[in-house]
Amino acid sequence: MLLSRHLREDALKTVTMEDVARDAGVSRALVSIAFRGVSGVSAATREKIFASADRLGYRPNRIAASLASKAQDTLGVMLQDLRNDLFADIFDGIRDEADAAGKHVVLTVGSVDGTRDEDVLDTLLQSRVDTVIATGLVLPDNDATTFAERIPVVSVARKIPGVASVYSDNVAGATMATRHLIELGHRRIAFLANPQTDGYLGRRLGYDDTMRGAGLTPLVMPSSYARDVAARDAAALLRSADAPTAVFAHNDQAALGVLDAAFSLGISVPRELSVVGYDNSAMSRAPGTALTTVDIDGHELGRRAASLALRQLEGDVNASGRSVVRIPELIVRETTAAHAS
Amino acid sequence: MLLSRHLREDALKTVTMEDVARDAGVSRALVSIAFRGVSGVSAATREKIFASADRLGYRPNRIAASLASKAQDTLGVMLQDLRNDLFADIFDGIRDEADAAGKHVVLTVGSVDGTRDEDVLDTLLQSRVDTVIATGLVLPDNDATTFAERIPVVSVARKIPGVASVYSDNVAGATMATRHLIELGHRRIAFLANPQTDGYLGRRLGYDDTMRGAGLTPLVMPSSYARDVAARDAAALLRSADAPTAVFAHNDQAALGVLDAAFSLGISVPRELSVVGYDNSAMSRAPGTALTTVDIDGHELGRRAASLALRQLEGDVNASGRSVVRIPELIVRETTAAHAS
DNA sequence: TTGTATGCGTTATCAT
DNA sequence: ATGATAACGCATACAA
Repeated sequence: MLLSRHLREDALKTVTMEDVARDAGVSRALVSIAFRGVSGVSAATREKIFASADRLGYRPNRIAASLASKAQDTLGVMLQDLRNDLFADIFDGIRDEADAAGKHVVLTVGSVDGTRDEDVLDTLLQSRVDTVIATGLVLPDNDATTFAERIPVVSVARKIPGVASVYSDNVAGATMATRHLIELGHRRIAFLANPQTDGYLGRRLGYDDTMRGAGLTPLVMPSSYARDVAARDAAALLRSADAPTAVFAHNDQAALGVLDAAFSLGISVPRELSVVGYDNSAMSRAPGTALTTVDIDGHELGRRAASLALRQLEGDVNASGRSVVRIPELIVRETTAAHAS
Repeated sequence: MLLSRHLREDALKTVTMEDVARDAGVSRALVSIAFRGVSGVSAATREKIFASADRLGYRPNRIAASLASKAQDTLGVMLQDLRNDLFADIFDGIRDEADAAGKHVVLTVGSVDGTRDEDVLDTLLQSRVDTVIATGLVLPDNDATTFAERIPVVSVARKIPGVASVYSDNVAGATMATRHLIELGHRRIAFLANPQTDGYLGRRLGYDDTMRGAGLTPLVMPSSYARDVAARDAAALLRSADAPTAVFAHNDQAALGVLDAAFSLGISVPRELSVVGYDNSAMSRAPGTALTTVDIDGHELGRRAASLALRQLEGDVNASGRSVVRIPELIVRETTAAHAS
């Protein structure tokens, strides 16, 4: 009992640079130099140091290092939601760049309704990350702008005035999607809308304008980012008196909800109903789903965002390069077909 | 130009406790006490301190705090994959418990092939988290056990000998699934297997034993956790000479891959092919998918894991309570039907 | 209640 | 190349 407790305490006692230095018979400074891989140690002592560190099981304390160092080497990343694989794509892109640049990543997760945005950003602030990459922020422009005054921020998938943003042209994408449905002969085309908060009005705008431009009446059904909620809302829409023959959803998650609703109601897609999503997420690409959607290339958005954040860290405050707009691409798959009128 | 640069530098200069103390006319210690919410400050000075902090825009430096403090208040979490929403469920469960206990969470992400496991765990070690909750670890038992000697670990969704584990009985779940198919009259039942690494043999075992117990021959197709890879492997299986009439996949992601393959090959589910998944992930629950699966209740697994990790932090090293096994439940939906022989 | 002083494990500057 | 030593921003034991 006494023995085992002793062993346990022994094993869990963290080894510090001091310990390594003592064991190797050198100063702490040399251990630090050796572990950072900078010049200033002879090959011989370096080996000696690594040997000691290895034997003692030393792991550098990143907390202490970042306190002592002025280096700007950690990116704070905020993902809106773990159930939308668009954010997985974006994260992969960020990680690719961060790894290549040797930067650390601190990851936090928000929520689809945005209620966690403030907390999560504050956590990043308290963790003293050097820059923040926020994907799918839901909070108002004002709050985001205020936050960006405290720390360099790159907003991904949403344009925020005055904040470096890497996004896809939502008006253009929504226009493509809507036009596609119109060209297929659809007239009653509904838009299953996301919460109409700051920064997410583009898709609705593109839809509205394209509908009006074609002499059609926009039919907007407010909904959410959550698939099950979208399914409920879509069901109500599809059961209504003059149900639409096509639904354009604000994102793939919601579009899948529309497919769920159609399935539940026995409505055949695309024969009786055409559905278009947005994001070209992994789920939309699945053969069994084959959702017609708008590709925004999440992976590339992530890469660009990280690269921009890195440039910001280097002190490149060139305002002209602060935003990246990408043109989305319509991906026609199996959920849209000509309307048989 | 000069002015703007000045402003910028000014705005980004981080405010410390020292600054707040000076502004409020008190000592650093009092500021610390006030911000930690412990007793030792008069209401009056506390207000004065908060006022100063507010005006200066002070945010506590968690890095410095955790260096100075001996408090055990941060959980390191590792999720295997961001594209499998089982891990989103588990994470939610962990977050619920962590929030309730006022603990911080440091999140890291691995990869389905396990190639990132070591790096990710090392990152957690270097970040000096006080305990690690690892979900869906892929590395060998030995490595996991070695790691657990350095820091308290709770393994979620995988049993690791000698390591606190919160998991679901995979043998039992696989037995239910296989028996379900047998009872539906299927005889040629294939198992689309996960990589047969340490800790993930239970589902295969349950399948094998149940098949043999019924006098049937196991048909195992090795595959991966990734949906698209599973789809490819399943397609090969379904195209073979005496293709199975039912496929039991090691998890929902893979099962969706099977559905993808069936769809691509024009095979009707469940009329011509029955499919069973595992996990009861959100995707499997979608009406349009309605996958028959085995529920392991990821959310609850996450809660239990966090709660166990918390107990470990409190020094409760009671070996008897170190593992939690839960009994899974078969959820019969629309992808399984009687085999018409 | 309030202030002083020391230490946490590093980095980095300055000697030697 | 190597070694003291002063920060880094905070927590905390202790004194006042």
